[in-house]
Amino acid sequence: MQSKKIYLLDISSYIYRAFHAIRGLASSQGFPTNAVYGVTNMLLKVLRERQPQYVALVFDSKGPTFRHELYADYKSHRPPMPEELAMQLPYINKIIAGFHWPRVQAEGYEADDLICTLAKAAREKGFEVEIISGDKDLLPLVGEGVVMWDPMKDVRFDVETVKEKYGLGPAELMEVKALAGDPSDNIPGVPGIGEKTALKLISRFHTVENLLAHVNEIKEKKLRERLKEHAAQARLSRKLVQLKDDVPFQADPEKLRPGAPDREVLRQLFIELEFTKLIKDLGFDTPLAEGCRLIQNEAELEAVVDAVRQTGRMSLFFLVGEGHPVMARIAGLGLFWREGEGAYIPLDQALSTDRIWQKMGPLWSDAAIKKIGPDLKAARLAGERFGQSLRGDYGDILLASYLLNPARYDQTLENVALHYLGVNLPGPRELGGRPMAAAHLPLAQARQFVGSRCEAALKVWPTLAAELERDGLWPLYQDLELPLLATLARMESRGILVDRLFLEQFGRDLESQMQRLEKEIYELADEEFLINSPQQLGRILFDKLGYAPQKKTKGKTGYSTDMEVLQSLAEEAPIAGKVLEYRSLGKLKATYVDALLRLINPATGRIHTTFLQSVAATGRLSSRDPNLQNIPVRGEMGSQIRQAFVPPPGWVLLSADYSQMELRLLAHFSEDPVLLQAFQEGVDIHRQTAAYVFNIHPELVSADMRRQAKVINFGIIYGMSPFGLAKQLGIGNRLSQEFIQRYFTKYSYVKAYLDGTLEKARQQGWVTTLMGRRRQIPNITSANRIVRQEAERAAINTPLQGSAADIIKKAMLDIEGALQKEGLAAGMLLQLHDELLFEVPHPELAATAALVRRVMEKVVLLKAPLIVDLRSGPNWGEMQPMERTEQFY
DNA sequence: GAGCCCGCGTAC
DNA sequence: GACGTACGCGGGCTCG
Repeated sequence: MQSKKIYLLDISSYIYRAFHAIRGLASSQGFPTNAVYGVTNMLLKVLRERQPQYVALVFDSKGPTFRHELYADYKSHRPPMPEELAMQLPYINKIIAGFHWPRVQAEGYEADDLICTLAKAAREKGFEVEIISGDKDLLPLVGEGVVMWDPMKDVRFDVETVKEKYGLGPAELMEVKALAGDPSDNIPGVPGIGEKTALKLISRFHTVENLLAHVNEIKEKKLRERLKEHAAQARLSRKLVQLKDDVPFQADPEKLRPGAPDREVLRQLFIELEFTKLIKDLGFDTPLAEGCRLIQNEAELEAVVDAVRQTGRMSLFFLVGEGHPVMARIAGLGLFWREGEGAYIPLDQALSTDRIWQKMGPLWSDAAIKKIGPDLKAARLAGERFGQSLRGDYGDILLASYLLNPARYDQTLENVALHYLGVNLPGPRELGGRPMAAAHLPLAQARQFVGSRCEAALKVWPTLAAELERDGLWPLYQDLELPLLATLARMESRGILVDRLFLEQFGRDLESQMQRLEKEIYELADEEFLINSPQQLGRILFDKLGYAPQKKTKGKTGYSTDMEVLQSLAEEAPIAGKVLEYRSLGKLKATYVDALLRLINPATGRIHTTFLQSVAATGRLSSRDPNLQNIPVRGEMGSQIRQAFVPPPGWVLLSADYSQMELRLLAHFSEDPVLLQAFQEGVDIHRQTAAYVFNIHPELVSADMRRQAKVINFGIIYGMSPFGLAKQLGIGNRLSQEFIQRYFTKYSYVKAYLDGTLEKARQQGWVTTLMGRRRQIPNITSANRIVRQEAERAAINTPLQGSAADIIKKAMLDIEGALQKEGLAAGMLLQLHDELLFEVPHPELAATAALVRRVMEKVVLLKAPLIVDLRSGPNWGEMQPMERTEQFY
């Protein structure tokens, strides 16, 4: 039978080690958590890898020890515990309490002595002993049946490995320490004898006492004299390092049995300390979805409807297959009405969808029933597939979490549940399916997948709502983002019409041009290779053809072959120009022709993008599958792609874009009189900036000067450095610095505003936008300059980019309202950050254009007026400016 | 073969 | 290291 094993854990030293080993870890509120984290991690590792049946967490004495009585200066050089560590001790104690492992401590003794005593007692009772420590001072205890393990470094010592490493038996290490002394414990040792000499002496004489008895056998005179002179000190040191194996305390190893860790206590602590990774690693069994019924007949469905009516609220989540909800297969619907009670309703299986919606429909449209979900835009769109419109107050989990802290993590229900509830949501993989393929899970697993999400959403909503309220974000949520959710759903659902035949023909044109270029490139390279592989292209250009590499790629893995490099190479290397052209055509075809064609709704010829409302850290929207916010606009080829986006017959496209919105916001926030005046007078802002930095009359500004000034104006918004500006303009550092200085001399309020923004960010840890949107900038105080400067640029840019986002979002709502009121049929199609695209019945163009401009320009009142430029046309690639026909102010 | 990262390129 | 915010492609690596 295997003998019993006891683990003696040197916890006090680990608290210090963890504190020093992990730097900079803190909660989002700035509370240091490095030591707690390290200790917790270590305990978990012991639990995982040893699953101890007997264990003791051994602590140092709180007060002085017997060694202080022997030697007053013992450990006297130790500084007091750092404040940042002391404040973590209560949490460490809570964590330890949560583990339910026995603690051992004795007044007047160090952990080392207790471990020594316990080890001896345990051996006598037939235990195997494993000391868990990283402290060399405990190595002397290693021996028959006693090993030592350091889980942090994962190093294990038995007698053999100690001998291998030190050339001495474990017990002799204590003698070495006594001779050599130890500054950290303030053990004096013998002056002039260091570890090397001590090792030599002990390997010959084995103990300090024996060495002193035979001191005359030492040949070196100096050493001999030293030993004689300091014999008393050597003996004292020997006493100090001696570990006590007879500490008088109740040390019955049989009683040191761990209890089961309290998962709920640990979970709550981990949530509070934001140890999301540990929660994840633990794989806590999710206490969710257990009360999720599988609905397979009408009676069950009726019971669900009744239950929801009783609580007046439901969380909901559709299991949707691949593709946009307007087209995708919808496998089922989950809902929860209270914690522990919910249902999963498979669609079109035992119950027909008709039957289901006959019963469910009234709940759906009942405005008195609160609707909660991770993504209510998706839920709305899915419901519409069955002719249902989702009414009632919305609690959108991801939107709320996004408003609270847009850049903390990817806004997924998984992350929110982990952060706020400390639970892991099972993914398709955990449920035995293929990753990303939840919609194909068998019923029982689909029930768990959907049910856990519904229950998590229902549980977490009250917390999110309270935090929105606490942070003053409720109006932004309620009056801007939630109504916008509905607007975006309508835009997505409407889709944008695409001229499939045109796009297909363009794809064939691109294909043939690429084939021609490909041949020419292969000839110049004298071999065939993958032009799209930067690696292979680098090899051809720089190794084979011998052109000079200009820069390495970021990861230093190879030569850079980006546009900048190829462009500068193009003069001497004809192949570079052709590669550039090939790449640009390839990009166009793969990303904007082939991908677009794949996403056309075959039933309608329209493309339905998904607008993401909780991704961009500044408050912007983003667009996906396809991304319709980065369709090319520059260049002949780019405009061809846009020509494929068309209105239906009898309609036209109308675009409305804000002119210089971010610069106007800069003027508004900074109240810079020069900038404000420019906008109030409607002058060309880039021309004006050029006149200032080049110090000439505005009418003498050349096209190139204006171009450079434009780069400067944008650079300010992005927080660009003089270096960046120099690089961008292809000028020297000194000159770029001079430009910036002249800029700030003229626009002096701008400088003050930017400095003020940074200062505020440092003070409060976040920046805000016009409508109170908030972005935390935790790295603004980072000690790492690179990291800090990146944070500073985000802090500069976010109020401008984010306020622009606020404004256009509100404009979208107002326009929808105004169109409705005026009885105009125009449909909003796309939002492109500072631009909106509509399809408009041709006869209504003038009225719609006037309305759109009026609403957009007066959506907020800024100190610099908002100006909207309108264009219309028969497709997105051939839009003509529309003259301004009315004055609204 | 799936999933992920890199290098690159498109938009505002 | 040096310009903010996104999405997505092809190549190529890792992992199973």
